[in-house]
Amino acid sequence: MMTSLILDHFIPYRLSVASNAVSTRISASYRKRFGLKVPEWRLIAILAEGDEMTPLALGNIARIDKISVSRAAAALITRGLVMQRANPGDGRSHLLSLTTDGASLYAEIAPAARAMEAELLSGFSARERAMLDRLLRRIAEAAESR
Amino acid sequence: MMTSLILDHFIPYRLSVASNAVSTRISASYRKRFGLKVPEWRLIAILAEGDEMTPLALGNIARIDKISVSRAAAALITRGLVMQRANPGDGRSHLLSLTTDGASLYAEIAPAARAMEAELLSGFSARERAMLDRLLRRIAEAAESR
DNA sequence: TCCATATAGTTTCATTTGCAACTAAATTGA
DNA sequence: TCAATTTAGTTGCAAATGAAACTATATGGA
Repeated sequence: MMTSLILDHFIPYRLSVASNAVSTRISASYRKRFGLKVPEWRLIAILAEGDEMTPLALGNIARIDKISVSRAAAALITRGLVMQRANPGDGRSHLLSLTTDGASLYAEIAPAARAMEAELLSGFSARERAMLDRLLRRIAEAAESR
Repeated sequence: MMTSLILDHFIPYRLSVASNAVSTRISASYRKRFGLKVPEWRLIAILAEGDEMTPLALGNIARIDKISVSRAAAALITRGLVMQRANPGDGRSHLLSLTTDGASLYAEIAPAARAMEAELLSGFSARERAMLDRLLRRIAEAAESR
């Protein structure tokens, strides 16, 4: 196919195209199979492996703004996948954690997510995967600084 | 900062974080300095270097769906940056091209875009840039196939 | 102490986006 | 040739997103 000379090697463009393609594919799968949106899946993944935590902490780790955290958490609580209790240290916030339902959903999704990633990266060597991971990390850092 | 063990090396997540960070930064700049949204900027870039073309062709090159192409083109026409004429080969579509105003805007934006990219990638060697470009291309291709 | 300011989280509202329906023209094939 | 189907592009409507205002609590001086 014809391409744009200028855009073609423009990294922000390449990044956007790659991210959209991957995200379209994967988020459709989360959605169809588990009824989860991406931010919801991220919260579950983080809560699954860690302790209970506040929406703020969750947002910092998941790189999701507080509005989206609030909405995702509300949806998960409604579905009975997440629960909250008062935060003894700060009356403005609360502590979120997975319910047993949430934990078992996670036990289902995690392998599916890994399988999707494996399929996506099937043509990549271990070195290439590690390289991609590192480069993405560095460019995100560069974009976030300043 | 603390991170999620599971998400942390999950490529779709890394990709999304990197793309969002870069896109937030760059699109804010397009917007503030030139009043352009990302799809508008892409159309201008493609039209600037090529011939007049249909919305369909433009969308294929820019990787933008036809609805967004339609809206972006309408906005650019309203601003007098793009013009259209009937497509002699197909009465359903039309041919889009830059006006002189559009071309001079492009002449301003292009160096700014290159400068932003250069700044973003200032910590990367030529090899690393090329590698990132290639890996992103391959992963997008993998995600789009099937 | 208590007022001013800052922070956590939610809600409201405006904008953006995306799907589905629509119009109009082109193509296919009986 | 002309009806049925497909394709290009636009529009209307509904869902998603983001900014700003708002509530409630916490913090940091005078």
